Amino acid sequence: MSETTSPDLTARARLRMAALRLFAERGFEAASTRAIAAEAGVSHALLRHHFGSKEGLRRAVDEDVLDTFDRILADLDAPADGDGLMAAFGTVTARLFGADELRRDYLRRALLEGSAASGELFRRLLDGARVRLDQLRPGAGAEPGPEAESDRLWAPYQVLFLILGPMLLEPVMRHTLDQPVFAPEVLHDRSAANQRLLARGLLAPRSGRDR
Amino acid sequence: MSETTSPDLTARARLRMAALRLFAERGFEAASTRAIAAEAGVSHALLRHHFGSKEGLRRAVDEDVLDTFDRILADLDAPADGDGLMAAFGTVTARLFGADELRRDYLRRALLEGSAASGELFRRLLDGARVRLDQLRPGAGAEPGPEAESDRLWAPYQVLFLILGPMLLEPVMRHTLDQPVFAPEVLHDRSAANQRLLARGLLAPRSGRDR
DNA sequence: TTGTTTCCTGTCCACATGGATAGCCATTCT
DNA sequence: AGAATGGCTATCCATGTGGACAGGAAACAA
Repeated sequence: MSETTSPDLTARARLRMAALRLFAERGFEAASTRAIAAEAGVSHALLRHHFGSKEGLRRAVDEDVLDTFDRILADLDAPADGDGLMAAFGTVTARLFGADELRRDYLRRALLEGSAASGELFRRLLDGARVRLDQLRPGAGAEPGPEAESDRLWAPYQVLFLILGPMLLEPVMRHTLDQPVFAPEVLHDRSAANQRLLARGLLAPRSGRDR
Repeated sequence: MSETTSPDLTARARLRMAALRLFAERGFEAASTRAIAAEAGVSHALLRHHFGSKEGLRRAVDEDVLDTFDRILADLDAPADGDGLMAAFGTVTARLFGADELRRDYLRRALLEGSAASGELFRRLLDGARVRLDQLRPGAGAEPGPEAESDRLWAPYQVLFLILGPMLLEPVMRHTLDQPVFAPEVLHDRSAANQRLLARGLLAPRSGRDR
C-alpha cells in the first residue's frame, strides 16, 4: 500500500527494507509475508523466490542490520587516549542509535529474542568495552584484589547497560521525557551524565570544573 | 499437553498461569489460544468464556504480573538511611528478579512493547529511584549548577539501566557468563559492583577497604 | 530469429488462527 | 422436586497464514 521504499531499487532490496520496517514495527511473527510484499509493492510470491522462506528473509535482514552496526563499530577503532576513551562511549551511542529509529526497533527485538546474530553483536560490544576499559584502568596496581576483579568483570556490562538502556527502554522512556529519547541534544546531555557517572560516581559530584 | 500448572487450581487461574508462561516464552502473537488452553488442560473455548478474548487474557495477565511487581516494590518502602540506600537498589533487583524467570521474560517483553501497564511500572520505578537519590544527594550545595541539574535528571535512569539491564539483556548475556545471569551469587556480586560504581565511578577504584 | 535464464505474478492449498454458537453437566437456589 | 446459574466442551466459521506451483514477461545469449 504505502510502498515507502524508493521504487528505483531492485525488488529484492525493497523487500528487505520493507521487512526491516515491518519486523521492527510489529515483530517477526506479526509481520506477514503479504504485508511485507505489499509494503514493497510486489507479489508475496516474489518473497519466496528471492529469500526461500520467511526465515530466509529474516536472516537476510538480520545480516544487513547487524553488518551495519558492525561497520559502524569498526569505524570507531581509533586509538583513543586519555579521557577520549570516555567520550568514545558517547560517540558509540550516537553513531549506533542516533538516527534510524527503525534499526533501533529492530535491534531491540533482536537482542530481546537472543538470536545468534544479535548474541554475536553483543559479545563484540562487550569485548570492545572491556578493551577500552582495560586501557583506561590504573593497571599499575600490584595485586588485583577481589573488588578490582569483580569490577573488571562487571564494568563492561555496566557501560553497555548505560549505552543500550535507552534503546531498550525507549518505548517506556518516551513517556517520561518531554523530548524524544534520541534527540541529539538529549543524547548529548545523557552521554555527558554517563561520563560523569563513570568518572566519579553519583555520590561525590563535586561541583565546578573538574577534569 | 504438559499441563504444568497445578491441577488443583481453578481453571481460570490455570489459564492465566499458562498464558503467562506462553506469553513469556513465545510472545503474545506467537502464543495461540489453543496452545494456552492445552497447557492449562482445558478447551480453548473456555478461554473466551473467562476472559472474553485473547486481549482480555493479556490484560488479566498484565494486571497479575505488574501487580506482583508493585506489591514487591511497596514492601521496599522502608526508610533507608545512610548507604543502606545503595543496598536498597540491590535488594530491589534481587526481590524483583531473583526468582521467577517467567516473570522476567514477561516483563522484558512488556517493557519492550511499551504497553500502558508496563509504562506505568517504569514510571513508578523511576520515581522511586529519584526519591532515593534525592535523599542521598549532598543537597546542601547552594546553586544547582548545570551539571548537577543534568545529573539529577539522568541519575534515576542510570540506576534503572543498571538494574534492568541484566533482565533486558539476559537472552544475550547468558552466553557471555558461565553462570546463570540471575544466580544468587552472580546477582550479589553484580549488585556490589553497581554500588561501587554509583559510589565512586569506574576510574578511581582505590583498592582496599573503603567505606 | 530462437533458446535460456531470471524476475515476477496469479492462484491454489493445507492449515492454524481467534472467535461464535449450542448445548452438556454440576451446583445452587427456591 | 424444578429452575436457574455458571463452568465447561465440541464444533463450526471466516479469515489469514506460509508455502507450492505453473506460467507470463522481460532481458540476454546464440
